[in-house]
Amino acid sequence: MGNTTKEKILDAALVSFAENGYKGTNLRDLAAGMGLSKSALYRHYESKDDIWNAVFDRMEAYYVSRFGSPEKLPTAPKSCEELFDMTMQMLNFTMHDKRVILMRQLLLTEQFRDERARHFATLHFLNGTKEIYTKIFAEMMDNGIFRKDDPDMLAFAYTAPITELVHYCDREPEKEAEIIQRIEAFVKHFIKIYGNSEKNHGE
Amino acid sequence: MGNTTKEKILDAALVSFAENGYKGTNLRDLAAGMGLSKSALYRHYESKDDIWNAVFDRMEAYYVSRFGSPEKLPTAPKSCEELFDMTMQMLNFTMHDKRVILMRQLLLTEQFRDERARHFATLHFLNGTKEIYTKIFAEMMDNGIFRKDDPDMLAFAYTAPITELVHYCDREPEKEAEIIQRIEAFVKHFIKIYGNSEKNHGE
DNA sequence: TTGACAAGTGACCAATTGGTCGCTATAATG
DNA sequence: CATTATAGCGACCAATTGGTCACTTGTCAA
Repeated sequence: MGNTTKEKILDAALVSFAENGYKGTNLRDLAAGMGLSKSALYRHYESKDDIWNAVFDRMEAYYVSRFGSPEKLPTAPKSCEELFDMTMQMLNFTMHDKRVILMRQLLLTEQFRDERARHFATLHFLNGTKEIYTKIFAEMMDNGIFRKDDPDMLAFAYTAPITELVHYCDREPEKEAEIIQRIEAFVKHFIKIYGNSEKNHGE
Repeated sequence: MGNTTKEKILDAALVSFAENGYKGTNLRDLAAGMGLSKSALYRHYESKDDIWNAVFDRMEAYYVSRFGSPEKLPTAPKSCEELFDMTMQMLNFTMHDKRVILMRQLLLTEQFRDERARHFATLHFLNGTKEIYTKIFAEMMDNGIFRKDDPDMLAFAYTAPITELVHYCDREPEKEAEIIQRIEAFVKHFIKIYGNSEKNHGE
């Protein structure tokens, strides 16, 4: 990703922090992995902690750049089919973008040891994702595509199970095919329950 | 919990592994915390790894003793109110039993670094919990209390969001009151959707 | 009483690890 | 061309940590 050494260090550090944890990350190996000596790191960062914070800053900036402002969010689908497609498309990104995968891994494994990780985990896993769909569902209800209900509750009921399966896939990536099927089945079931069959040609 | 030194070591080790991770766990401090010297640990276990495995063995045994056999499972509720009560009661245990909390924390933070943690996490967070409710919902459908649907799908749609909120509570226990409210609201909403209003006196 | 054994202690060891320092080489700058 | 800032290196340091060992103490059985 990054081209400067400073950026490359963050790339490598994200991988190592995610895979080995903060304590398990070894600056010698980290540097050696990119053909550097450990002391070279100290030209760019003050300490291990400094690298950790820089990784986090970059992570948060990345998150904001993708989901931060309302303009970045997808426009509400015009039909239930579009909702399905949109969901699977967002999921495809979420499940395969190396950086996002590592972010999740890092947040999960360090959430109890680092304050920033703790708060970011709640944002990323729970509230952030939910809010996106709250707006989408609210609009779809206004448009009569979705059954009238509490959009916030539906968004939660929709995103939480998907998030669980994404975590499952992070943990056991060899089961990806099966997991995607389960997500598709869940989304279809959800749409069958909450989609307005009058506007769509019934199930 | 345990009274023998061997058991006490496991109690302390579970706490330390959960809070500090495997790498972050220090045998000196672990021993000192229980008024022992580090070398005393080696009278009971061969190595740090040996302690880790013993903690895990005990965790799995504990899990099996609670959820392992069908007889241990709750009998299906006779009404939607009973389902609500049963769920909140199980939740009360899950959210407050110190050992179970530490187990979750351990599984979450070590799932990518240890094979046993990986598999046990999937069982504990996903399939195990879901299977319990699959049986319950199937029976409730047979009894006409619940709308006919795929019990496995409903169990997943029911347990996954609750599990997410339990994780949230592990992470930010100071928000427990709010989280319990959210769970109650979710369960009530779920019942409103899937409960059979003919058998119950409608909403 | 004696001998065996279980449980515990503190000193010690070797490996690892975050961090510092002085030195070098390259490239930009006056 | 001389100078200076930048980026890199390897040696070194002190602290930490898993693990070993010789030794002590108390208990129980023969």
